[in-house]
Order: sequence, then structure tokens, then C-alpha cells
Amino acid sequence: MKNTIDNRQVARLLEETADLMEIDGADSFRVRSYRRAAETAQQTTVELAATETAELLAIPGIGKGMAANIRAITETGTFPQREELLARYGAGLLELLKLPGMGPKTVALLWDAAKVATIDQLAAAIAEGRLNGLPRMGEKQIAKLSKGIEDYRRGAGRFRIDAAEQEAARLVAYLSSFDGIDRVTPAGSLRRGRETVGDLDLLATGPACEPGSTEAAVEHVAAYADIRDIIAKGENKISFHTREGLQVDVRLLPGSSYGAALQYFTGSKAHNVALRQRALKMGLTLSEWSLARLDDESVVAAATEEEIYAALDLKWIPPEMRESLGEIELAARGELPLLIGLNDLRGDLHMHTTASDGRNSIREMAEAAVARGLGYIAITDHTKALAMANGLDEKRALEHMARIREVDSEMEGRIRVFAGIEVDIMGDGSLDLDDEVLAQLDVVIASVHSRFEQPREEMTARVIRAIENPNVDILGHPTGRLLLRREPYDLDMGAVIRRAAELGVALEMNAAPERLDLCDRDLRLAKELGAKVVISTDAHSIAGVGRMEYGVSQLRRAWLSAGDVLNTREAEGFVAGLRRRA
DNA sequence: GCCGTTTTCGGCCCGACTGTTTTCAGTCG
Repeated sequence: MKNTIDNRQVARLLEETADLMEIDGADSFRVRSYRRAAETAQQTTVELAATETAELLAIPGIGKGMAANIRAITETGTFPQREELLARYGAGLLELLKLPGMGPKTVALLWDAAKVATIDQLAAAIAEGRLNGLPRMGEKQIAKLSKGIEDYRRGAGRFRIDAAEQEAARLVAYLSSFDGIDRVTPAGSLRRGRETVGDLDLLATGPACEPGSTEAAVEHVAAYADIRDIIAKGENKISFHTREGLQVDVRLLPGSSYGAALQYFTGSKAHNVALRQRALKMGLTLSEWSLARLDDESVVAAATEEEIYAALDLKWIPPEMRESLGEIELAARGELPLLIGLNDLRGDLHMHTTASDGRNSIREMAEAAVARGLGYIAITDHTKALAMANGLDEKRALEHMARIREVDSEMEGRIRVFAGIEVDIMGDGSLDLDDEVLAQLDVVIASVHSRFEQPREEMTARVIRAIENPNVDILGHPTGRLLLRREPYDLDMGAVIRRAAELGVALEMNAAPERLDLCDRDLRLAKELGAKVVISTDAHSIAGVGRMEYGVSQLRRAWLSAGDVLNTREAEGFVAGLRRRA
């Protein structure tokens, strides 16, 4: 693997520069062009470092200036504009922007007036009362910042599952390319499907990983191009940070204890403790090396997880369930639920097109869904309250609906295309589209978009009023949670889920990795109360259609089966009901 | 900074909401 700058690093540098430019008060359209270029770098399939300048210029959104910037980045790792801004402001300001309520103007204000350049300095400035009296810095604003700092520090260091998985995939490919490494498996919270991971655990096995002969393999790991610094390097383990800041632990293991190690490093800690207690009661001891007899230390099982669980009189437990929430008892009784899998899903009920803020047409989305083997989709563009997303008003919504129905018939039964919409829940709980229009659509998703701090009771009442509208079928991102950035809305999800169950309104598990709105606790409650759940992608382009793997992990973590989810093979009656308004 | 021209500069997604304003700036989506 060559030591080159890849597209996502180009994207990150452009994005950071856009942030700094905003703090610097640069022209907003100029800033937007940097953001657009960053997005393009992220999305494009061509490798920018290996692309001629003439070809760069052919990419929409990349002109002369940006092509020069990209060239500089791929050749030198940075570019003049960024260096200039970093020299003036420092990188700490970029972190400040991550606090909720902190935008470029506030960062600039705090920098100018209080010389605040990092989160630590902000915390100190608040403690010393140096923010008091600054423009737009009232009591509430300062309290909000304090809470933001607290939340940020708690979430710091965790990475979203999709980012961790992409890094894992790159590392697996790199490690597997080494002669003598046969198999590489991610363990830890990534394998358990958690929405964020603290560090990446990779287990490698093969001839080069056997005790006493690991030196060459360790050196191979240490030569990985994306390493920022090496934390520790031993005979069987090497730990490092990637350039993105993710900590990675690679362990080289003998094949004979691969199962024990995989079990041990997958966790969770609580599950492992419970499992070891069970082993002890059976006269066995479980470690990362093996399951062995207590009396004569003879190995009972070690090579595969299945053998280990079987030797403990347990069915193999899916990693997503390993949180010590009763799964061991169920496995002992042979009563583990059959968890939902990707293959159970039949339809994707939430997606956007060029009519609002999507990047592809209805037809293109439908074809992408056919390619992914789906039986039906619903097109659900935004409504007018999301003006920035070019949301639809009543007139456009009806025209769009007619066009969706045309495409549905053009597809000639290869797939069903339903006409839906994603309405915005307003501050008072009303929906931002007339009921007469909503009543003509097949699927109505109600979502909270604008973020503001309402007291818990009002927020809850607002969402409940919205789903009481008889036209609403699905409650979309109800918590508005964006991982690593902010807390969920202060919302009584228990009350919302209870009401949704009574009304028959389904709860959406938004599978987009930056969303994953419903946490496993919410999903468990939904199952308990008999509330319907759907999983969908919120796809904004053909790349996102049907990509539900991260969301499915969350459903599995909540022990849901295909029968608990509406858009599966088990619930075809649901589809029949969708066309009620046609 | 990009684009598309009405070829050489002007347009480029804007509405809801909060807090601190006494009429609106800043953030978010």
C-alpha cells in the first residue's frame, strides 16, 4: 500500500479550511464552494491523487483554484490557504465549532474578545466569568456552552460505526495482503454493532502470527501508511492511532486459540464476566487463550467461538446480543430469538430525489432499488418548511406525486414505487402541509427537523400531536440525535412510543449511519409495547438506497426479529395496505 | 470559488427557531 493521500483526507482538509474561512468571515459562497469540493472528494470514485489536473477540472464543482488546492494537498499534504488560516487561528478553533450552538460567528467573537482558542480555554473562561457581558452571551447561552463542553468531553474519542468500519476494512485488506496472515477479524464494539466505537480491535491469525515468528508481521503492521503514532509495539500486539485519531489494537494470535480470543475481545465486558462465572460453575476456566478444565488445565475448546459456547452448554450467541441482558439464560434454554437480518428486508420507505435535496431522479432511485433486490420503495421528499432543502409546497407535492405514479407504472411491476412525503413537525405540533394533500399520499413520515430547546413536556406533546394526525404513518427521526455532536432532544420517548403503539404509527429506525435515531433501549421498548418499527435509509442518492446494515445492527442489538419490523418478508400485508389512497 | 453565460460579471437554497436584541443576529437543517 502506497503512502499516498486519499480522497477522504483531501475532503477533511477542504472541510476544515471551509470552517476556518467562515470564522475568518470569508464570503459565504466561497466557503460553500470549498464545502462542495469536500463533498465531491468524498463521493467521487476517481482517486484524486492519481488524477491529472485536466481531469480534475472536468469534475463539477472543481475549477482552476480548487484543482490547484487539491493538487497541492495530494503532493504536499496541505495547501497555502489552509496554512495561512491555521497560522492565524490554530486548530483548536475547529474543535470549538463542534460544540452545539457554537457557530463561526461565536467562535470569532470568543477569539477576539476573550482569546479563547480551545475547548479547555473556553471552559476556563466560563469558570472565571470572562464571558459575562460579551454580546449575545447571556446566562442561558453560557449554560448551554457549559453543557456542550461536558457532553463533548464525554463523547470525545468515540467514532461513528461507519467510519470505524471503513477504517477496519482498509486495515483488513492491508493486513491480509501480508504473506503469512490468513484471516483478520474485527472484534470489540464494532463486531457487536454499537453505533460508536472507542477503539478498533483487530485479530489476525496465520503462520506469521504463531508465537515466536511474529516479527515480520508486526513490522508490516507498523508500516501501514495511515498511522499517526505508534502507542505500543510488542511481540503479539501493536497499538497505534490513525491519522483520523482512531486507536487501533492489532493482535497476532495462534490459530489454535482464535475462537477464544475472538470471544474474549468481542466482549462486552459484562457478557464475558457472566460467561466466566458460568464456566467456573462447570469446573472450567475461560480466558483469551482457551476454555480449559480447572483441575488438570486441559483445553476443552479454543479454536472457534461455536466450540466454546457449545462446551458451556450454550447456543452460539450473536455478537449484537452480548451485553449481559439475559442472553446467556436464553442461550442455555435454547430460546435465543432469530434476529432480523439484511436478507429479510423487502422495501425502503424513506428516500429523497432531486425534487428536494436528493441527487438522483425518481427513476434512478427505483432502478437502484431493483439492483439491490428490493420489492418496493417509497419516495419521500421534504416539505416546504425545509426551504434550504428545496422542500415541496402543496402544488409541487401533488405534481411530484403524479410523477412518482408515472414511474411506478413505467417500472412495469419490476418494483413498486409508492408516493410518500417527509413532512416537518412544526413548533406547535402541526404539520407543514395541508391534510387534503397528505391524504392522497401512500406514506407520510413526520419528522422533527428544526432544532430548538423546548421543555420536555412541550416537546413530547408536540411530537404526539403530530402523530395523532390520521394521515401520518411513520414517525421519522424523533430524537434528532446526531452522534458525537449532540444529545437527543429532551423528549419522553417512552410516552411517544406508547402513543405510537396505540395509534398504529410506525417508528422509523433510520439506518443512515449519521442518524441511527432510535437507540436500542427505544427499540426494546417498542417491541415490549407492540409498536411497529420500520427500517429505512433516508437515502439522498442511489448510493444510499437499501443500505441498511448499520440500522439492522441496532435492531439486532434490541433483539428484534423480522416479524417485529414492517418492511420485511414477514409483513407483506403491510405493503398491500400502503396503496389505500391510490 | 464555480459556473455560465445576457462572454466578463452576477448569481449562487432560505425558513424556523432561540436568545438577547428593543428590531435582529446567529445557528441549524
